[in-house]
Amino acid sequence: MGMLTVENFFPALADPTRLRCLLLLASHGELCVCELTHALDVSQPKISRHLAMLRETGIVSDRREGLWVHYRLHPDLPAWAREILDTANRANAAAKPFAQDRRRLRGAPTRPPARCCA
Amino acid sequence: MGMLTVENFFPALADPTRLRCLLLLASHGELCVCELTHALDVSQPKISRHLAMLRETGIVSDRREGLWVHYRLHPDLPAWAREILDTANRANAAAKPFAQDRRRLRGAPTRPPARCCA
DNA sequence: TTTTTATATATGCTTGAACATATATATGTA
DNA sequence: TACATATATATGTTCAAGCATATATAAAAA
Repeated sequence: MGMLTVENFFPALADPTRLRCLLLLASHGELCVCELTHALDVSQPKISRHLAMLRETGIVSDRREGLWVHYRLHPDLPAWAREILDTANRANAAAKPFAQDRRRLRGAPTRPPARCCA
Repeated sequence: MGMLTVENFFPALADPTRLRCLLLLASHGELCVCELTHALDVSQPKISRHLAMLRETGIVSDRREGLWVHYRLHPDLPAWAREILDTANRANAAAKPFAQDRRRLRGAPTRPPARCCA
C-alpha cells in the first residue's frame, strides 16, 4: 500500500460507521472489535468489514491478543490525518451519535482485562 | 438547511472533483465556474453538478455577476471545517492533481475582468 | 424597441458502477 | 467444545458520468 493521500483518506471518513470508529480510536488509543461493536451498537460483521477497509487503506493497524483483535490509528499515520481527526473530534464531541458512542463504550461489558499500554 | 456536521462534511470531500474544487476555493477565495472547469479540466456540467451539491450542503455560496457565477467557501462555514480544508491543502499542495489544478488555474483564459473585492 | 444570436451555467434523464448491509459461514484461538 | 473475529455471497441503494436540454444574461441586428 502506497502513501496515504487526502484522496484515499476522505472517502474513508465518508461512511458514518467508519467515522464513528475512527473518532473513538483517535480519542481512546486502542479498542478491540467487541468494544467498537458495543459502543456503536451495530452488528459485528459490519464493524469488521469497515475496519478491514480502514486497515487496507493504512489508516488503522491491528494487533491480535488471544481471541481479541485490537485496532488503533496506524502509528505511521501522517500528522495531517491525525490533525483532521482531532479537529473533527473537537468539533463534534458533543453531537448526536458520537457522545452516545463514548457513553456506551464506557459501559462496554466485554472489554478484555485492562492493559497497561492503552 | 441545518447546521453543518462532520457527517455531512466528509461525504462532500469524498469525491475527487469536489475536493479539488474546495481546495482551490480555500486557497483562492472566489472562483467562477468557468475557472474551475478550466483548472480541473473537466466538463462544465460535471463541475456545476458538484458545486450544486456543495451549495446545498452549505459548504459554498454563490454570487451571480452577469453571466458568471462565482463560488466561494460559505462565509458561515464553521471554523473546524475551514481548518480541515487548510490542513488538507498544506498536506497535499504539492501532490498529483492539486498542483496541476493551481497551475492550470493561473492560465485560465476566460476569467472575467478583475474585481476589486475578490 | 423587438428579435435574434451567443455565452455561461444549471438541470432532467438514463446508465453503470461503487458501496453498504444482512445473512450465513469460515477462520483462528483457547 | 465455545468464543471472537473475518469473509463470502447476495441484495438493495446511492451516486457519479454523460448527454441533451433548459435557463439566464448579454450583445448584436433589425
